[in-house]
Amino acid sequence: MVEISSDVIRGYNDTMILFILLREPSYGYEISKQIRTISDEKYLIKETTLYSAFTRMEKNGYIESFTADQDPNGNGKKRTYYRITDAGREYYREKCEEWALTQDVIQRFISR
Amino acid sequence: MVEISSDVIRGYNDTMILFILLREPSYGYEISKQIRTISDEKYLIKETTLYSAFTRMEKNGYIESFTADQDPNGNGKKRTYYRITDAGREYYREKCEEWALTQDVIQRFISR
DNA sequence: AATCGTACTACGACAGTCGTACTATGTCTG
DNA sequence: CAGACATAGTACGACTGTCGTAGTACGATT
Repeated sequence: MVEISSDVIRGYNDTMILFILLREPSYGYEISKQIRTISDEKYLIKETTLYSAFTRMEKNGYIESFTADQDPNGNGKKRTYYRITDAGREYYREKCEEWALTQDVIQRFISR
Repeated sequence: MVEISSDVIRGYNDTMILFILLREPSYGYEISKQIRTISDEKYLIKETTLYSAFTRMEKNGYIESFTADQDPNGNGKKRTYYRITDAGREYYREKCEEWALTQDVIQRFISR
């Protein structure tokens, strides 16, 4: 079984999170489940990686947090949601371009 | 100008080096030039990254070093050459498989 | 009563990469 | 003939994204 190494993915966890947030604001647990689903169970982001990505990206201005009720009927329990900013959208676009280049380059060193 | 970030490439410098060494033994400066050429000048490996990769990979048994004359006429000047080992070839194959998987997964989070 | 799912936070370790700097020799150029 | 440039490295510490471990809290399920 081949596993995705943390070295490769490094820097692209942010991209995955932003991809989810492009559609609508979301929160940790939900984002984690979506990444698992979208990747066909091939990639599970670690909790610590996820939450430290939130902190970093909010500091960098790529996302904004706000709290909202877990239950729409509002029983007091809150969750921290994140929404992507314009800077985040721009950063995401750059990462997509970078990915195209990187993919192209690394591919030249891969034999199958 | 989009640049390849060190985060993405992380872990794949080793793969590039091994790819070069699959053909024949080589040494630092030459490998560095080949990586630049093969990547169409799109990627330049840093000297420190290159040489620390040698140290690490030799420790892991993926490559072996030996010294040889710079000049075939042997004027005394020596260079450190590296040759790939069987373990190195196996590691390279694994990285290629890993790359296929990683590429597939990340691609799902990229829009263009 | 205990387990599981949800929803986090804290903290320190790890490791590949990078920046900076330094050494040394040979060759090319003005 | 001096200075720049190419070759061929070594040394060392900083950076940072990721990971391992651990702990908290609450509701629902069994």
